[in-house]
Amino acid sequence: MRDEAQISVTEAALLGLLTRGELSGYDLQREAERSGGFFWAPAKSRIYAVLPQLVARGFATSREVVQEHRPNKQLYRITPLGRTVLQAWLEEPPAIEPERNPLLLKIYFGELLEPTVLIEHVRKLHAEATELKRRLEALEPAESGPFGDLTVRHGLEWARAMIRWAASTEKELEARLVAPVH
Amino acid sequence: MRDEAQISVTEAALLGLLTRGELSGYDLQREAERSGGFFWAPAKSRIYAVLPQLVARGFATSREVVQEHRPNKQLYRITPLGRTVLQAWLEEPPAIEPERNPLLLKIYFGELLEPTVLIEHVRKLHAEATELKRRLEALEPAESGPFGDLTVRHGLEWARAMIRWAASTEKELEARLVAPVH
DNA sequence: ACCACCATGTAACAGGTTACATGATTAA
DNA sequence: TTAATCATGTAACCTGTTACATGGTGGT
Repeated sequence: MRDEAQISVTEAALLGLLTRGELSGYDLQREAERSGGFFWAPAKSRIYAVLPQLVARGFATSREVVQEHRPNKQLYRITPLGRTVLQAWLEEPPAIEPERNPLLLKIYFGELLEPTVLIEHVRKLHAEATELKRRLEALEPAESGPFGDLTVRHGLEWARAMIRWAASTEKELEARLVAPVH
Repeated sequence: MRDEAQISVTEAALLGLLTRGELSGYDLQREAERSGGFFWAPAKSRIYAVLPQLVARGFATSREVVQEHRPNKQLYRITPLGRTVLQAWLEEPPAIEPERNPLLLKIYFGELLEPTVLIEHVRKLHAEATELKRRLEALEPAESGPFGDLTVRHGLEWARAMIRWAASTEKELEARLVAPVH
């Protein structure tokens, strides 16, 4: 495995989905949004840009399917070489990136903002975490594949943690509203 | 406030730090790494690229300070216009981006990996979350500024959630190791 | 003798986004 | 008749990274 076998997260994700069958760019986007959408969701223009590169590098093949009442489409299939590079990517220790979180920045500079605006911001996270929790709890266990349940649980832990933090932070900020810190 | 007053997260962070005093690129990087490093940490090359742009757009001014036993430096100061655009950025509802998490992708495609490798991956998150928790707990409350404590608590909630998830996931994967799912 | 700190930057590249463009089919 | 689905792509732009380059000062 040489240097040119390095693949990006997006490429890994596409190759991963392709291990499950022959798919078009359109399929891949739908599938990505459905299943992995919680932790990975590239723009469709990116998908269409990446797919031909995968073919050029020998990680996938494509064939055109002529359709009658639909636009024609390209179906992509993963190659043995594609499986090898995917395997290598999956085995690499995962990069755990520190959160790059604009909300935290806004809070960190909280002294520059009206406290009520700050509370609004926190409430927004609260709402989105609650919504995520709701959606994840609504998923059928089978819907997420054999290992998908583990990723769903990850999302649930995250959502619960954010809800806890938001609730306590809202309270704290409301308290400071009444009795400001000097 | 027109269109050209749009600023990026990095620009907002730099302007935010500049509200606390006149600083050089070097200072800004140190400061960013220390305080905000948990949720925002741009490369120094980015900082040095952004600062002259802030000046060009009228959000900051710079002056050269000639030094004797050190290289000369540029000190940057935020302008009233800079404060205005920063204010506007801070007031915008924060973008809550879905996690883009390579680890979850590796787990999602777990069927393609040796379970032991998967467990290794989870253990890595476990270790990093534990380390983050340790570091955050070691911080003096005053060390993080008037609102920094809220961001520290955010990090702690995150770390605890990840530790919980990792522990349960490791157990689950070890169980599947003994009695694999068909 | 060596390393860390101070201080600023350039060059090459990677990876991603939004908006625009096209156009038929089918269900409400 | 209106909207969603199927289907693929281009163009312009933004944001960011790593590696390289330079060189004096001060502590162990």
